[in-house]
Amino acid sequence: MTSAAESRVDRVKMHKNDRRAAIFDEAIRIMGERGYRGFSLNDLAKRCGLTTAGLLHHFASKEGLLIALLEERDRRDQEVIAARLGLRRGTSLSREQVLKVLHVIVDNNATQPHLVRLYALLRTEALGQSHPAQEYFVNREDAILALIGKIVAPHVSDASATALQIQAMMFGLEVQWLRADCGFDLVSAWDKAAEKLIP
Amino acid sequence: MTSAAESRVDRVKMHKNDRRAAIFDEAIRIMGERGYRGFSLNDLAKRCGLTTAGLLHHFASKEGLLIALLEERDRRDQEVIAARLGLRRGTSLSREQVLKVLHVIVDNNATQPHLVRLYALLRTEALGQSHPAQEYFVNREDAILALIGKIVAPHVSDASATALQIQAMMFGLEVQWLRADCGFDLVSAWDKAAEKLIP
Amino acid sequence: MTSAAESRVDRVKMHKNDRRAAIFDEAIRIMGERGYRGFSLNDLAKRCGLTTAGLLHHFASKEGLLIALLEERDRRDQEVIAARLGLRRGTSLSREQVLKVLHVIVDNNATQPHLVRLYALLRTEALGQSHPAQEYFVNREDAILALIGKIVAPHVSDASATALQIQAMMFGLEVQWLRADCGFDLVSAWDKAAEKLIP
Amino acid sequence: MTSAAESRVDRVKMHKNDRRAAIFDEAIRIMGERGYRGFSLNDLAKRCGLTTAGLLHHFASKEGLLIALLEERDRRDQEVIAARLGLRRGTSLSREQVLKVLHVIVDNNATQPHLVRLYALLRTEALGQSHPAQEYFVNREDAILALIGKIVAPHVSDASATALQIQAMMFGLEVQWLRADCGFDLVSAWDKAAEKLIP
DNA sequence: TATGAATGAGCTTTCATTCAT
DNA sequence: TATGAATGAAAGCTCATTCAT
Repeated sequence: MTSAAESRVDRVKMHKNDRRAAIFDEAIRIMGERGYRGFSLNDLAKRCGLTTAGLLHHFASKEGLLIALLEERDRRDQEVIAARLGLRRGTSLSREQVLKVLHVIVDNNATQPHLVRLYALLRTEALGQSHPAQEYFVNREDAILALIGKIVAPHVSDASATALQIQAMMFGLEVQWLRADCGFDLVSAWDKAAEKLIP
Repeated sequence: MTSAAESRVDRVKMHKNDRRAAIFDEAIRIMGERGYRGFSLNDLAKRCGLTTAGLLHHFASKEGLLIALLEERDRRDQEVIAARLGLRRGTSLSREQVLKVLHVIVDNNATQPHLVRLYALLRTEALGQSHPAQEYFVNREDAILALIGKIVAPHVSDASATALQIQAMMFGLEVQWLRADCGFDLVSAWDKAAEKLIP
Repeated sequence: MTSAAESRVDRVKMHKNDRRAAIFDEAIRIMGERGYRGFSLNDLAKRCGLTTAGLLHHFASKEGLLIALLEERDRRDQEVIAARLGLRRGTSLSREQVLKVLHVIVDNNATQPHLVRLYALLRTEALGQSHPAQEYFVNREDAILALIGKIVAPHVSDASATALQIQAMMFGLEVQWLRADCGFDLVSAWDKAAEKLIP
Repeated sequence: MTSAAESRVDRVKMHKNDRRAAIFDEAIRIMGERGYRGFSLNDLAKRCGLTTAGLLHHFASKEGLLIALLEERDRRDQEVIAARLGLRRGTSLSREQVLKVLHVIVDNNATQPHLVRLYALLRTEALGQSHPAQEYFVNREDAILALIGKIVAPHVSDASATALQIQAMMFGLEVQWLRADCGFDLVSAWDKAAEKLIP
């Protein structure tokens, strides 16, 4: 009886973008904890305060949600990073500038462990061919690798090897940082490593 | 498998340990592709040529299978590595010996991408608290980190930082190697990096 | 259609009756392919270029749409057939006139396979008691049966048996014609059969 | 509380073939009433006294169940009919024998309205290309048509036209018989019609 | 050492419908 | 005349697991 009375219209109607943002927020948390496969639309919906069907009104499918989430994040992150360093395209960077760029990236990550966790999980999950984000990550990582290689080229003898090392170290440190529950200073750990990689 | 499939296969009765080994083999492949969460006992059973119930006769539960698999692998890997370097405990190692140890580890990994893939996946999945292998990996990685720290201590100024870098780099390179579908030489990539990390 | 699809189409505002007609057209196609139960308002809406809610603005419910569609068709078909034969009510028809009437009906059907398909499907679906058009078809077929009986009575010994045969044959041939993808001449097939049924 | 106590092990375990037969029985009833699309595994399971999952243990999917059911029925029906007429293959039949064959078929159908209803529904549903039994029915009806054509050839001028008429009439009468809730004698209605079609 | 029948809980997705705008 | 957000119910199917044989 009570439950019948209770269940009546709390039905909050939000506007498209607010709702999407709210959903993304929760999705990052859940998928960051359990990965794409371990995460369920039911859970997400519940945590967002709507039905599964309500959720699927905004994203056509679980896969669609994932892709939308990644694209949205990419857009935002690029803005942020571009803003934090007045990055002129075309010009080649000094060693200090290169270190600065990498520092900013890591520093930015250090402020959002949720996201770092999500990306760490997805990136590894997406190694498998059956994963819906496989292509996304292949492209993304290749692009990053190429970019690092370019800005690092003037300062090291083997640019592509160094680029690989940088990317590996960044990812490796982040994972360890997450496992340590953010128990050490990611940024300074990175800075120390960077000095070795780009001497 | 539903009886509807009606695939009247060989249905061999194997001896306990052979069966377990066969199951581990397939499990490594499947979990290495889809992670612990994305992997199903049904799939595994099918690929092993027995029923799900038959499978659960050998391992009490999905989680039990995972743990057993990890322990088994650990035992084997320690043997192998211990064998490949005449490692006297207690003595401190020269820089060359340290590099040799790490080289052997990576070299060993390079011969079994399936396993590397499995560990990469599980390690990242297990970042989440709800994962059954979380504890296992926390212990394992801490132990490794401590060990590396110890053998590296005589040769660098900040041993624990270097240990962290080594572990990060190893993992990072492995992941990239997997994503590149083993398309570059993991071992020499590692050797180059190691030179920088332990100067 | 989920907003995720984002197909910013023309979104035309049509006038009530045009819209209804357009909806009927598509509905006939879809229901003719998948039956009442296999057809969904979502599909229909998408194909009509409006939302499901928009669709339900014109017809209160799925069932309502079905009934409206059938009534509308009935009205139109009666007009057409009445027009094609100067049918004076009351007078009894000669054998040739009877054959002519039936011929015209079949001939008319042969020009609109979509509709024939729809009716074939619905008529059979509506055999089940739970079907919303059950009553409609019971009445309709009884009326037709009676009518055929009446006009055929002067020319055969057992009018009601012949009426049954005529109706059965018409329906049976239509179904076969549809299955053959209109691959034979329905009208001449009918004419041949009619000669046998009304000797 | 009570319901928790109630729900405990009534779990009846049946043997494969008994269970399959029981499932087929109920499936024929439900699908004969609501068609393939209108019928749900949940309903079926409930009526069979098991869970949906339990049901899917015997048939891999809804579609699989349908196909299995049709094949099973075909096998049984062919046995029955072959038994009821000592049909020697190869010999050509006299007109009376032909009428006998058709009579036996209809007579057999008249004893199992459930099945007739099921086939009527499916056959019409399967006109649409998206139906899982489409192929099945195309083959089946073509085979029957050819067979009728062959046995009828010695006795009529246009064998293939007559075959078409026979099949059309049979189906048409059956549908009308079902709509009349078996309210007239199908067999004698057929016999009367047959006399006209094979004069 | 294995199978075969069955389950309960959960999954993603679809559907018809409501209501405020 | 239509949309956009949201729902409750149900769908088909998968999963890990149990139990008797």
